[in-house]
Amino acid sequence: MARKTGSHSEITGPRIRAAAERLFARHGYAAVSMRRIAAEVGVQAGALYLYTPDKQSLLADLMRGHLEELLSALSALPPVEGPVARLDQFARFHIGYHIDRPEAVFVAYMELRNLEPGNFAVIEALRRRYEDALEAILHAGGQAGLFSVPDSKLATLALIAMLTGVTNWYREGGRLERAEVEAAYAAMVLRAVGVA
Amino acid sequence: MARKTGSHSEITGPRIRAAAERLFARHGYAAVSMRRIAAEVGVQAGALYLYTPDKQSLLADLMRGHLEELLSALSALPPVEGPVARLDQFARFHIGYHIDRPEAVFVAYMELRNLEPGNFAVIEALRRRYEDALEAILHAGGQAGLFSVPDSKLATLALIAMLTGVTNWYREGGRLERAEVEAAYAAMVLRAVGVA
DNA sequence: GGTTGAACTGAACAGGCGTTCAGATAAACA
DNA sequence: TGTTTATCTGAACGCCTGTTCAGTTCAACC
Repeated sequence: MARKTGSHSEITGPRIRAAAERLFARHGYAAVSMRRIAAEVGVQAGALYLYTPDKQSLLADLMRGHLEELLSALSALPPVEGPVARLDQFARFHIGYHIDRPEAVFVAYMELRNLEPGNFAVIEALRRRYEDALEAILHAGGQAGLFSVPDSKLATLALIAMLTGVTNWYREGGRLERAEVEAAYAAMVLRAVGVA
Repeated sequence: MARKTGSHSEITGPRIRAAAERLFARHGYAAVSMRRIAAEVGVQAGALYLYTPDKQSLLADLMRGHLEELLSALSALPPVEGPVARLDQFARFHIGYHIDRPEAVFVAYMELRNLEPGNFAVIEALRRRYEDALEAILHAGGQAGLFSVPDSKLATLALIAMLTGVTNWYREGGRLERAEVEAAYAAMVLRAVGVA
């Protein structure tokens, strides 16, 4: 038996990526077998290879896709005036975006060490572009005397680590509302760089 | 051939733990085989089982050991007066301690999902004790009107994420001195909670 | 109604996995 | 010097791994 009624490439492909993302996030890339991903989709392991050349590419494509969407969403933000407003906007954007995609974020931040060198370079470059966007805001605020940031690179990494940490504890329907979380983090970010 | 000259349990045991910690940090628990750990120590895989009942216990013991040392070092800090000084001390302690043990920290924060439920509960409880120490400081500072912390639990997790992130980029002999890094992070932590 | 071809199965491949254990080795003790 | 024993080897266990591929199925087209 093969090809059940109504099963198509346009359905199976995304389902494979979704299952892989969920399982990689939950158990880690190395701990998840191709057979387990296939079972989650309701397919035999061999069928996965119609959609990805190998397991490594499946991981790399997930991470690249996530980071490209992240960068695209960041650059689609409405323009705001001044470093303070831009930093506030960045913080709220980061929290909101990451809250909605905890599994994609988890994979993108935890599985770097499982990427082969070539893939690692690509992913790392995308990550760097995102960090640079924040660093540019911090640098501008520092130059304008609005922020107190002795080392903008260190501050960038510290703030991103703080913001990304939200995925470690936030759960939908939990004690705090989404907007409260965004506001709380944004406030801490602004104060951390010396905005009273 | 067995038992090379001068090889003893007191030497091999720690070497196994050190090799496992290094390899787990570098490649992840699931991606590291017992044979690879053994090869790193210069021993056959079977010999590892004289020192650990199984691979899972090796991981759990590493994590438990790290967290117990961390808590013990924290409680050995000299007492200081007031929430501001205590928070400054905590931030500097956390940075310094984590900078010196990047691999132990990496394992303790990244391999939680590879712990069996029983081990997970133990490790999570230790982690919670550490977080509670910070939250107590934040709460005291908030009550005294020294800190502006609307939600002390959120602030705790945000600050720990920020501080722990130092292990992602700091390298000995890099651009910044240890003391500079400690000071920069401590300053950001204090400002983040509203200390001018 | 017959043919095509995309989608999928199921079995197989070589190799690695965690773990066990009988036996070998050499340091320590009598 | 002979015996004991902690330490380690090397082979084996059953199972799982990523990947390949000949063959099967069925929706879509002629």
